[in-house]
Amino acid sequence: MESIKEREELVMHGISPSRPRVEILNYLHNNFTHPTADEIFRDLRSKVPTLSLTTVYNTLKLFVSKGMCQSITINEKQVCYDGQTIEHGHFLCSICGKIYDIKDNEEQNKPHKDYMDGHHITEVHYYYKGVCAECLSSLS
Amino acid sequence: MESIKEREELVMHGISPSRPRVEILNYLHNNFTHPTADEIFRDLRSKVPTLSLTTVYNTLKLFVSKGMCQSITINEKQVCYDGQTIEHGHFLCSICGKIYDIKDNEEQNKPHKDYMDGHHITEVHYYYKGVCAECLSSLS
DNA sequence: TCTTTGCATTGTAATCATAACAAATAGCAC
DNA sequence: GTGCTATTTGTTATGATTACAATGCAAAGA
Repeated sequence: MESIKEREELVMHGISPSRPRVEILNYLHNNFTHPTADEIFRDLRSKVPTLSLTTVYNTLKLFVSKGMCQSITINEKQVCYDGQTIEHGHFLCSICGKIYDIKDNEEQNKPHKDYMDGHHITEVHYYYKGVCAECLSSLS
Repeated sequence: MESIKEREELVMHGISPSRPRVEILNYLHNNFTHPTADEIFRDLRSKVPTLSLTTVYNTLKLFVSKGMCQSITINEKQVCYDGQTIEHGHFLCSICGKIYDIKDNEEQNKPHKDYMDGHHITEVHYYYKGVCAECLSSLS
């Protein structure tokens, strides 16, 4: 795992590619589990023993401000992060708590507009709640 | 303000209409500002001096569980509440922080389905971020 | 190679929303 | 009025996130 791609992306966004930043970005690119800051911290500690939770928070905030990842606020408890920046929906299972990406092929299902009720819209978020396929099958 | 309507609604949902419950439900029915628990608490204290913040939290959680109001998790800091239970979107202004209701007349803009990717969907949420009409006009 | 300089990282302590809990209270049946 | 149960309350705990000050590090120049 050379993380060349991550180094390049950081530099392209005007961020110096320090070890923690490269590792966190790399983590986001390889994990689609919508992790919390704490999960990222715990998973990376073995690889980067000097890492601190504060750095994870700072780095994620930096990434969000540069548009390199997005924060997800479905969960009332913690903020989750998503390395995928392309607009897409999420699904939160109310039983297992997992968050899934929703690949909604039907474009007309997505709300999208520049202006609505006179407000200027820059971000569109949508998500669903319910019971995921996995939990459904284990219920029967 | 007799709050007869609120008493009836509470009873209909199998909840005994105590003073704090009636007042909080009444507040939600008359304020469309998407208040936090703390805002409700501060606003009602003058009217109900014995009210405690814990009661506000407990009551809101009870209302949500009965489908009498919904919680909104746009804001990363606090949960907001909305007395309108009909499905509708929200708009968060990134300048003033206000949350607006979105009356999206174009039905096809709303994502709606029972199943997607094998998951059973029970709730649909969507919201927008940007700059509200009011802040837009004060910018020029 | 040795400093200097500025940014990055770290650990700790603070903050703040929310929940847990136990004690006090109120409403109702008898 | 007494007792019972649900409700409310105040206090305390929890847990995510941030503030802050100190340390570390890497590039640039002497």
